[in-house]
Amino acid sequence: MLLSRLDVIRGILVEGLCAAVKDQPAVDQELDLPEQMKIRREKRARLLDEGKQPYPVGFERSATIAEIRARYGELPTDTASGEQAAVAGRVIFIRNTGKLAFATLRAGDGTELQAMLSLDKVGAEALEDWKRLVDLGDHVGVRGEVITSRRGELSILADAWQMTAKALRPLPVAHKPMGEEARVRQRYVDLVVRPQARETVRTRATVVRSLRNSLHDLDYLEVETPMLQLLHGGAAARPFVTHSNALDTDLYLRIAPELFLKRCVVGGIERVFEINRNFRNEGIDSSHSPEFAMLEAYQAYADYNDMADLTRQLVQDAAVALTGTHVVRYADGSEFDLGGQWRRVTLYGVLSEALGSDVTVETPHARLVELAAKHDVSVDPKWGPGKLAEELFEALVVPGLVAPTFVFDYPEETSPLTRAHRVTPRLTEKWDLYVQGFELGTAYSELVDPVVQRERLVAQSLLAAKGDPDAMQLDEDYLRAMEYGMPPMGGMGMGIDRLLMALTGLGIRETILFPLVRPE
RNA sequence: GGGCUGCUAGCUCAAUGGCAGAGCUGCGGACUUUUAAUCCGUAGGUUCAGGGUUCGAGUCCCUGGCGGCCCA
Repeated sequence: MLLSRLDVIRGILVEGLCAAVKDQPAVDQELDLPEQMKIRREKRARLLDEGKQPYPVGFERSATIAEIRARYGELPTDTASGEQAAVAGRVIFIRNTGKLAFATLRAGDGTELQAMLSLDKVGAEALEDWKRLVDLGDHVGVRGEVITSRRGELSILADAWQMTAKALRPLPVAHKPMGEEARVRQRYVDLVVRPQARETVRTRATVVRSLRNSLHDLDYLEVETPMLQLLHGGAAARPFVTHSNALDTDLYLRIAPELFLKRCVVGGIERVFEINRNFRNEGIDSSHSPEFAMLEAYQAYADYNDMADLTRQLVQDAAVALTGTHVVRYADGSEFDLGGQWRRVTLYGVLSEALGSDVTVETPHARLVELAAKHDVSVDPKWGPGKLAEELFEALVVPGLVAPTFVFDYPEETSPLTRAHRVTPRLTEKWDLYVQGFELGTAYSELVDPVVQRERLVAQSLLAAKGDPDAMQLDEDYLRAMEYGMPPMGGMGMGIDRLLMALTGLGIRETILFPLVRPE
């Protein structure tokens, strides 16, 4: 009874306190922290009490760990180099003995160097401070002589050390993999702990740089076009909607840069590309992210055959940038050969093979429905024959397309921005590139006739009016641009995240540094 | 959208419906050549949340939350 009354009083006090300190948190929450976090906070406080900085403004380094390793990699076992150095890194591994302490420091580039603190070199006080105040995960700076230990480990034998940033949270156990969710939600920790995570960041940068270099070498100009758009178009996808207060109008996050890049070509930028983010308000799973990086490139006086050559070269150049050859290696150790010419098939050709029955763009809707039923592919009655053929293709053929394969010539019905096929009516000059069973890229001989384009877009906008959220809106300004004369051109698009997947075998959530996750 | 499955200590994971545990991490101690150091001692829990069944629930049932896998 008494207890509960005390609890009530305490509750009132706590409530009052909370209200009072709402704007200055942290301090009063310490009671609830796990032991290890409390201890680290205490060490931070102890540093301050002793007049030392837990977060000094800097640390004068004489060399990076990588430089020390490069210079003294060959230093024989148990040797003093004579060189004094000052290095900094994160403590990732610590071994303290009575009068000699070891720690492994890791720099941001992943290079590591052992620090040694011996009683006779660094002194009793500094050694005691080290053992008392340094935890796994802390950033420290160490000054001393570059030596090798008796076991041959390149080390810095400290004359002095200094905390450069005290870590208040313990690192996860380095030798057990973090759960996938923790890796994605706290990528910064993943990067600290897992070399592969850091490697993936570098790999991605290498690939993107390679794409830019290849395109620059081919005289393509890089541009940046709007992310915020008044109308949504350039692809069939559901957009995110946002709002401009200044214009008091809704805006769309772009689903594709296509229509703006083509405006560039109208204006005379005959080879143009953009590498940037697109946003699609659709499913989120291991192969789909709502925001994804995309390369699109357009070239005047090229067609979809030229774009196939370009795409293959871009991918092969990226492979060379990574491995020096056209063969890439996946994390599971398997190799994947992207070299040589790539298989080129037609949509209706491979579909006919898979169905065991000839189909063309002229095959009636009812016949396709019949074939779908025969092959256990469920269909939506709203789909036209073109869409139906594509769905059958995706279900029956795509999973088997492991080696890079260009699939040519799609039905007009599903490709409103594509030029009509030069030979076969009702087909368009479009290919999709498949690798490892997923779509890596696409290209068209672009539709440049403004009259035909208007008909197609009007049809799309009618679909949109009927409630198809994927359908494009009628973009009058784009049509106006076309009416000034759009040269014949080829255009291609390739997902950067997908390209990384193809080159590394990783899941999309590993190729994206900070993928969107549900709020915790 | 459907099916399956997971959520337990800072991290990775155990625990027939019957005392909630291990390894690493942490803390205290020993150790001047360690490499996931070793040795001795020790602490650490709202078992995702809420409800139900039961003498008794981490475990069984229901609802919800957050993941993962498979399918559409």
